[in-house]
Amino acid sequence: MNKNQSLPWDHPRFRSWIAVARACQLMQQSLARSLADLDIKPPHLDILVNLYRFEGISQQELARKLLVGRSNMSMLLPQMEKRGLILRRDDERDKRVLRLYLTPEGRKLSEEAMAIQTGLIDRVLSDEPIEQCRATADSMERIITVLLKDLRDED
Amino acid sequence: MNKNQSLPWDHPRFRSWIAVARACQLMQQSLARSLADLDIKPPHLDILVNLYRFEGISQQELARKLLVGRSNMSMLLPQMEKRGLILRRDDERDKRVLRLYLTPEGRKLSEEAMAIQTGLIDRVLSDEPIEQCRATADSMERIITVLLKDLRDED
DNA sequence: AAAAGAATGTTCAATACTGAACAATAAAGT
DNA sequence: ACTTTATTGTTCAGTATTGAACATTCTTTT
Repeated sequence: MNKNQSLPWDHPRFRSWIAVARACQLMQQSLARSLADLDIKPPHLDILVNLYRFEGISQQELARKLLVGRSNMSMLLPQMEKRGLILRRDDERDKRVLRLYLTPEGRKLSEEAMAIQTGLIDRVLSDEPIEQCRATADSMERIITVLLKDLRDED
Repeated sequence: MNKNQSLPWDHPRFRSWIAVARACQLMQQSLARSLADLDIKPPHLDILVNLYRFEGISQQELARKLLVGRSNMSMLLPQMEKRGLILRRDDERDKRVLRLYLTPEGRKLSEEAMAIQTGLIDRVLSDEPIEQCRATADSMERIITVLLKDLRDED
């Protein structure tokens, strides 16, 4: 196809994205190590953070926010419930849905975990100018919009 | 801990990183769908790209580049070898290591897969100014450096 | 040389995630 | 009212990924 023309690594957007992906992967691994102290993993943190912010959310909504399958939530949430971190209560109006809440213990753990995460992010991004962070965030949010639109169009 | 002080979402670097992570996750999913036509998944693409670029690399080196465990390579590579995409040949000087090469078919598939990936990246990032991409890449590369240094310090 | 230590690749059990099939419930169409 | 269609959560089989234990080979130390 192409032997000496347009190899990906000469392509600025490609190089850029590869760096993004690599940084993400490393950050995820680093986060996983840091969270080990609290005996949770990144997926649990994601759940906790979202319940912290959106109390009473349903499993379905949570799965959508986290970009994972419903079945995933069906595996993780009962675990966390047994551990006393969250509560799943039937919705009165719609008997299909389970609404999710943090227990006091879950809330406390959330705060500790978020402190760890923000600590890590702060440390790793400390050399990046705030303006650059903001610009990157804007950029990423536009990209997210495009990709989410793609997702919807496929159904 | 903190009820009304310094919630993560008020924190610019935190917001920025969350957006990065989310964009990555979506991009990964989108890439996975696009690659389905070629009957490969993102991990296979990562392998192919690295063999394309660094012919004769060892499994260990490959695993390090991809930030995965050696055992992962031990699972995936024999699969790809059976499929006729790669070759694993004993190193003459060091009988422990296996050196990896693309077959012609693997090379062809690599090029097709890279075309798909660059196409996706191009399409999704098309609205981002090239300068922004460059700045983000620089930023991410600095972050990668920090995180890799962390990794080494832990051993 | 011999022994101790380190590196490479493999295996295996444990864990995670997914999509498809399913049961229960709700909403829409007739 | 009745049937059809959609939605929610669960289960399950298939696949992925990991880390630890292991065998082999190389390197360093003694």
